[in-house]
Amino acid sequence: MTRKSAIEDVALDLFASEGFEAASLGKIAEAVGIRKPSIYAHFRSKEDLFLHVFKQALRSKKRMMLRHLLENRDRPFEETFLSLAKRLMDDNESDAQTRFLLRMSYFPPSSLHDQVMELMNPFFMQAERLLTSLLERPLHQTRLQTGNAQEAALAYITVLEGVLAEAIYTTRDKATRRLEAVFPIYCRGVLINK
Amino acid sequence: MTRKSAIEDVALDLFASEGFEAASLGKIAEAVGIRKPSIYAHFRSKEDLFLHVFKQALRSKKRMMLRHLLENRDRPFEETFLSLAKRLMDDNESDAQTRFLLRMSYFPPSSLHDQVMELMNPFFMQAERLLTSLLERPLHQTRLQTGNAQEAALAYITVLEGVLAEAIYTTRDKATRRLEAVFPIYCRGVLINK
DNA sequence: CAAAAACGAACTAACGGTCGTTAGGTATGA
DNA sequence: TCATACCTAACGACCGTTAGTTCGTTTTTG
Repeated sequence: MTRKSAIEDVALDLFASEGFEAASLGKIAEAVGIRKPSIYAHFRSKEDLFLHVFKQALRSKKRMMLRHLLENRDRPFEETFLSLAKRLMDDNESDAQTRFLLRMSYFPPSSLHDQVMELMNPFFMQAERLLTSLLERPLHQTRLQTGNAQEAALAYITVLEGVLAEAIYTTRDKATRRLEAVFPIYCRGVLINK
Repeated sequence: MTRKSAIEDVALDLFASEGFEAASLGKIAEAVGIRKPSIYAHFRSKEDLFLHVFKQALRSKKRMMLRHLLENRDRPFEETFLSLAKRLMDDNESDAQTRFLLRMSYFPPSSLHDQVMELMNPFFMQAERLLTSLLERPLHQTRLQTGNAQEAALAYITVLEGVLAEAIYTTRDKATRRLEAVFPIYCRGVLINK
């Protein structure tokens, strides 16, 4: 691993756990094992470092979700949705990248608010499109109550964020409790009666 | 309005829009129209000011939700739930108190993390109990699919937070879209088939 | 040897917070 | 009634610290 990517990793971690303002370049440098000015050999400013890390995290998360949906596209969509939610919840505990993205998309550094939003918007729109087109495949659409794939997709995203919100400010266990309460209700609301 | 409550109002606003670290006492004082040291005539420290504002906001929000549920307890619970969600969404645009609470319960200042959580936990537990006991009234319970009031309540909270999450980082319009997608699905998942 | 990377020192700006002082109101008491 | 004492709120000046950043120099490396 190069020095540069070591800086990025540490920065991601500290941004995720302490927020942009509280994660100082001094702390980042110390955790990497270099001095503060050395960071400027690789990044023009703190904001530059942040945007670099943010874009990278977004790209990686996009890839992960795309792969998950593609690999499971022939299984019943409830299973795919449930396993995706569980996976994101696990990641929120184990993977700083997910914590970072959730925190920074909710509350970006105020000076970078607009730039961050311009990156996040396409992400959400693509996620919605992706889920919708999955649900529109004949295999799945015929099992949908109203046949309205887009609303089912949007509702899933909403439920997912409600569960992840709980995962953020308490523990995975409590979030799991929520997931187990809400998911059967979601399925019953979306699937055709048997 | 007294000076002290003016300081609290401005602090709430800045904490909500910029976060704890970025909302400096200098900015707060300037917005009030006083000098920084004058704040210390009313509060012992920045953390003291924060906790003061936080407790006040929490109390006020608790009262609001309690009143809403009591006033509507004889109407169909779907209507009550929907209007409560809309009201909280509106508040998130117009009322800094709601934005403040959402932001600070997700990501409290790290030095106050434990104290904030000890205040938030009872709030959520009480909300869950309150919703559950509402749903357990015969009038409503007989209309529930599984009869499990607690899971229906928890699912509602989850859905609500998913909608509010969208309201935080985009606009009320987009959050409304989510609410309109997810709420019918929630109702169908929870109500007995007609 | 040249380019890249790292560093020590130091800069400016801003932070939260303290200190001594002042202005204005109020209660006291002879 | 007037002088006194007291209190609160506000303030200017300033403290120590830390932030992000720059610069000139040294070290490392290809």
